[in-house]
Amino acid sequence: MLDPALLRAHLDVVAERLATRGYALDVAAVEAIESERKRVQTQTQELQNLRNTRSKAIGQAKAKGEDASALMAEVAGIGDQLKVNEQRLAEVQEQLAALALGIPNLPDASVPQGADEHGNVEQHRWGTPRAFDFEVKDHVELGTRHGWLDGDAGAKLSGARFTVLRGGLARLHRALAQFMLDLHAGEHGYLECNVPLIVNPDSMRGTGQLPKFEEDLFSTAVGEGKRYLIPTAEVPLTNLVRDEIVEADVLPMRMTAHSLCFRAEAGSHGRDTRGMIRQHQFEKVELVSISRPADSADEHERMTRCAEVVLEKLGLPYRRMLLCTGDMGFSAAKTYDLEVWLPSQNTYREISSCSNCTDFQSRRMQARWRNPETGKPELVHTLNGSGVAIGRALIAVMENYQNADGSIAVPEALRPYMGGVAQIA
RNA sequence: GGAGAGGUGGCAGAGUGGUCGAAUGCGCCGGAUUCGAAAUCCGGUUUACGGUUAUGCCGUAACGUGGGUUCGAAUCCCACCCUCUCCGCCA
Repeated sequence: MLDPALLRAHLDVVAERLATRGYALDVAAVEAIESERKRVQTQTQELQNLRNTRSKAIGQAKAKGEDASALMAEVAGIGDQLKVNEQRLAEVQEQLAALALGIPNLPDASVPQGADEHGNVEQHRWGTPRAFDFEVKDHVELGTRHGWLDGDAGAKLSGARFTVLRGGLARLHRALAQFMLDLHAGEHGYLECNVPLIVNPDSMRGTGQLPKFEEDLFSTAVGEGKRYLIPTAEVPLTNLVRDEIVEADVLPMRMTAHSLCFRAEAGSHGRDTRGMIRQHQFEKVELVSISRPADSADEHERMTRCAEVVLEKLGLPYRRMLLCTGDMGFSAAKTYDLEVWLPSQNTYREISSCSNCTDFQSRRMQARWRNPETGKPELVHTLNGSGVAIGRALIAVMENYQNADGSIAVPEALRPYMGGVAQIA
């Protein structure tokens, strides 16, 4: 959510900046509803004030044993008028909130303008794509060996966009998760967490999935009210500070979690249908950082580096992209994507996304820290990044480490997690 | 799922219809005392929103959440959520 004060005072500037990311803000609608809010709220508060002072006078009169009937007649009509006003005020504020919750974050000044992914800017590359002296297979083909990767089984059990992993490949998948978690918790200073995969609507609203993107989520109706399967561990990790005021000395709060992620992939029909690139259920090691506002830009660089180290230790060539205004997610002010080299596609594909959400999520969540300089609670900044997607890392390892016979070499970094084996065959 | 107890400020904990945003204690901040400290004493110490002649002032709201009764609700009524104890079930 954007700062309502900013929205009020500099509506035109806000609209202009939102336009760069392809969002058309209805300025007239905001102005109309805002002036109505102001009128109704002021009037309501005056009525409340009147009622309060009169009621207090009645109490005082009665305490002294005086007759209060004249005073009581005076307040008689206020209740009904107040009820009408309060109802109207609730309506207007609801409209305003609905509008505010649907507005994306403002892009950071350092973000290049662009309409879509073609406007993204490459920052740097690491590693050299391997030269193969045989015809490379893609991960689907490699996965047919020993039934390692079985899309048909996934379809039978659950439907499209589910897969079953078996044997050495299933173990390699597990090894990747353990490796990443150990790296971030052990060397990068993130606190290892294990979090719920099902969360309530408040949590989804806090990180920005609701109310706008409900169709992307799986939900459950078991128990009281609707709850949602998390699309990323960013949701539970970030919401840990929802409605909290944390002390300055706990910042930055760096947290990591390995989790399952569930995405309906609505609107992605026909994209990446082959193999396990785009699944309804996948795993990811997530990085979340809660920081002081002044530190969030540095923290963003650091977090992205932590994700890059994963790929470097795995020996996977990648490049870092700075996303342009038109390609960023709803909550992000600035995003780096890491793209890993996939030999079968002869291109780089997204494997990590690291975003600085500034105060956009924290305002929704009322997540604050106590600033020692002012002594007051102020909004924190929230950041999240994949460190990295495990399914896609598995694909990248399969394709980049494949041998001519279809066996797959195990990257050095993963061997301790594979009982020392050097390849899966 | 059943029975019981309970949810009040950073924490503990009073308050069963009126001057209660809320006693008291602890903690924290400032000051006095002291060579310094402890002890003691004095003062201060929630948040959100709105208005404003803005490092201030005024108003409104908030005692788990949402409704209701009332001129007036932390207090009475209803529903729900959560926590704890015991039982059941379960990994």
